[in-house]
Amino acid sequence: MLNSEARQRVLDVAERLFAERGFRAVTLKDIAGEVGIRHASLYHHFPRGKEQMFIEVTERNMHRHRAGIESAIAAYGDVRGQLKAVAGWLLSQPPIDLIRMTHSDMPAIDATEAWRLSELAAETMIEPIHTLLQSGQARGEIEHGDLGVIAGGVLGMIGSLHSVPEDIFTYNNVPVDRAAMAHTLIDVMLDGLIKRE
Amino acid sequence: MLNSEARQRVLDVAERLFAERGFRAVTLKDIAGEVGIRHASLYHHFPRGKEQMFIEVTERNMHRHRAGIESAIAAYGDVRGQLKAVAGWLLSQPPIDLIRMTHSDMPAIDATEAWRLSELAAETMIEPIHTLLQSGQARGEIEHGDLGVIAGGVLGMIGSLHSVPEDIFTYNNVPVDRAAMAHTLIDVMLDGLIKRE
DNA sequence: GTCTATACGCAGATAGAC
DNA sequence: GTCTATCTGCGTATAGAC
Repeated sequence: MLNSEARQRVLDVAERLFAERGFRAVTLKDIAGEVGIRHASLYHHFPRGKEQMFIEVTERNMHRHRAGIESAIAAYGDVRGQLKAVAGWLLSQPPIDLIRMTHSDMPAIDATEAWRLSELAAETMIEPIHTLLQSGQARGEIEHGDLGVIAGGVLGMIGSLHSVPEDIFTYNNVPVDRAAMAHTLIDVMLDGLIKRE
Repeated sequence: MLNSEARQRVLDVAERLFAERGFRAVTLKDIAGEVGIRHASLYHHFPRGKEQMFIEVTERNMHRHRAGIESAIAAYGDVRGQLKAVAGWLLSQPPIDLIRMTHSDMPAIDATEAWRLSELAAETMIEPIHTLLQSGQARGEIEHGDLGVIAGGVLGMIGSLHSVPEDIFTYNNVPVDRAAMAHTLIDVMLDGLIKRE
């Protein structure tokens, strides 16, 4: 059985840990420990070891993100609603740290695989948002040219909210609400900070 | 001599490597190798080992960033110029990955130190931009309330540009220019994507 | 599919010579 | 200030029993 129940449990744990800490910072014992087996048993499911796990897990993660992002977009008809829905999805998932992927995870694995995964990440994360913006432009909702760059910027902006610690209080004693922050940022992106007459 | 020439060379290398790869992914041999000494010699300068190096190096990095950001701001009188200057500074430096700091670096060191460094990072990176925006608001340049959140968003947006690979060409055969991308994003942030009549 | 046992190398750290 | 030598523990990986 190529995708047994046990194998799935391993993938689930590994996906979360790799997403949170990155390739190098996760050990096989961490994964095995959370699954509830010995680390040597992982080699039964992934004979080529940690790197194989990371690659499979990253692919699975990307496919799930693509589905999540696209269904968020499909639920709304306007750019504002769509962007906020995408933000809601992204904040419901473990962080995807593209900086770490580029500078730390990818250099640690086989170069060909690294290139392929980087491409996959770009297609998964940026392309749907880019398309969303282009459709909005076609409908006359928004103007401006560099929608590819802007898609990346939106993504970075939303993703950075993962670094604000949750379930604590800010210095104003206001509880942190990442979704509300995302809405604020998207509104600014759409309406601009400069006063309109 | 507390801050000898040799110690500074170690700090320089360590600062770059920790900034690029994070605490766990950097080994003492990596650092010693680039300095040109044996890893055991590092303990002469940093008796408490890797964690001491990381803490000192992070503090130094933050102090340099605060100076760089503040002098960028001081060079301009308007929000648009100031934000672009800050972006220029940030893109001239090794990436500061706040997501990785939060989810990977900080959990790996002493909790008290981790908390202190997280505070320092927030003060260094967010506070000057927050202040910049408040001044712009006071001058009547911009409107809107949640300037703290917006400062964080700008930072995340600019920082994410560190994950676009440089010295390659995009799929359009257009060379990557991070500074130009940053300017595009800042203009969008100020003017908004929505058409103005 | 999971286990125990084991090999091997690497990372962090210490002692003491020069 | 830097070295060599050495210790200890951990992380990856393999072999083979159950």
